[in-house]
Amino acid sequence: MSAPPPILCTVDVVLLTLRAGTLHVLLVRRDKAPFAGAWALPGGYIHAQEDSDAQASAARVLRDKAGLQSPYLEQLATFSGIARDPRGWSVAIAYCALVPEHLLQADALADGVALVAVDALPALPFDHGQIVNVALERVRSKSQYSSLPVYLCSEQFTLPQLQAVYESVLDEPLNKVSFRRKMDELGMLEPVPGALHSGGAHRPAQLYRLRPEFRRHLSLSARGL
Amino acid sequence: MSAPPPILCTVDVVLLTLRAGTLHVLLVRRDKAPFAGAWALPGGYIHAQEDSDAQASAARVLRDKAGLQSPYLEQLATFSGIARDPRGWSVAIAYCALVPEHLLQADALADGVALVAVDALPALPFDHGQIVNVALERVRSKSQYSSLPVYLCSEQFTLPQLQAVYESVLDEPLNKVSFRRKMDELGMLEPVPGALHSGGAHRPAQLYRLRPEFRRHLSLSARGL
DNA sequence: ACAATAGTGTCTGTTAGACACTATGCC
DNA sequence: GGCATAGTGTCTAACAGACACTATTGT
Repeated sequence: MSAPPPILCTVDVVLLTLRAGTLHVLLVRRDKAPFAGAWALPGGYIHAQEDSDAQASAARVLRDKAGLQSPYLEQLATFSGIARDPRGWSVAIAYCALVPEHLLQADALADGVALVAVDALPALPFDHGQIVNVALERVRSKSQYSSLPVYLCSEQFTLPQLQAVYESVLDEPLNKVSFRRKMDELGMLEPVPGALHSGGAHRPAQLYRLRPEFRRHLSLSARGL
Repeated sequence: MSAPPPILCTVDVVLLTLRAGTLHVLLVRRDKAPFAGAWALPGGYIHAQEDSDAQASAARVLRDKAGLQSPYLEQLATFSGIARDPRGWSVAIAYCALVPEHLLQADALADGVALVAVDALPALPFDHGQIVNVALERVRSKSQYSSLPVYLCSEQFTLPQLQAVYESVLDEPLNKVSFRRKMDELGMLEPVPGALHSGGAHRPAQLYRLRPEFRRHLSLSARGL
């Protein structure tokens, strides 16, 4: 009798960004079997010699395949079993990264890398379609009661811009007064002394940034919004 | 050069039950190294030949170590890395099970199995202490806006009993009127035609049970409680 | 009748959304 | 001054908690 084949240990990353008011997922073209040539989530084997844990594996995958370091990288869920990968019994620890669009302009759009709108995704190999759905569900759910969407903004932003980001993620309009009240209660933003002029020929809006103590962790609201 | 050692793939289960108004965790005494003799979460290697996925592994572990089939078994998170297990780089997919106390009376209290109150836990091997904390956090969080605690009740229960379960899990008193309003809005309970008499010499309370369509999934409330 | 708990009607403070208004820049 | 957007004051409806009351059993 031969030794049983080992279990394949991998990580997959759902990198989300906001482009033209729509969430987009980063996909890479697979250059190896199985599914060579297909678009799929960036992922790869855990390197036990190199990675201290699976989160480090996910960060490495993101660095190697998209050339970036995501400020937000959260474990999503783990997908496993005999059926999901033709190579054998596998474990895929899925991570979700949120990145502002401007970090993806030059680097990530190398050959074999693409941003695809989440409402126009092709069929994905493995169970990657399911993984993306879980990521969207999680991000939308967390956006209802936390400051998570600020990770999709650049370092400075106006309140109307931030509200638009929330509305894009949640896919529903928000009340302006309530939104600003909530942002005020969360206490995570501080105005920067300059004003934004944008393109419009209108009144400029105050720029805000995250207070230093909120750079590292989310801010949660008791009752949502 | 020799092949690198494989990554160890395991599952761990945090089984929670309510006993005397306090959440208890099921621990088993380890009979093998490392940490032989110590109390730890029930867990074990994934059996790629036997388990269709990690959830099946967790169900098998629960069956083998505690002799029961949990109606609620949810993936919690995955713990991984070089540091958490002295045997090497490991992946532990953690699951959370909720079980009503009466299912644990005879079977599970075999030798080498114990229920320990969560506020009196000993130091646990590996990162099991951290895993228990994540489980408690998740259960308490979900209990704030879902019907999750009904999994800790027997099949029929009175509203005062259910409220006591919620209060035990959340560790805070709840308003009676609001609680009953919410349960009514969730629409998941139906009265059964008999009344409960319990021990007390007082007015008996109406017994309720889950409506059939809510047996399989949680019921969520928009605004909590 | 009384004790003790089950269950309900209603009042009040809080919160979220609607609306209308003012403010401020560019043309 | 007009226009378009930023930002605010205030009214109202919905909701959650407090309180007080009624209901129903066993002793």
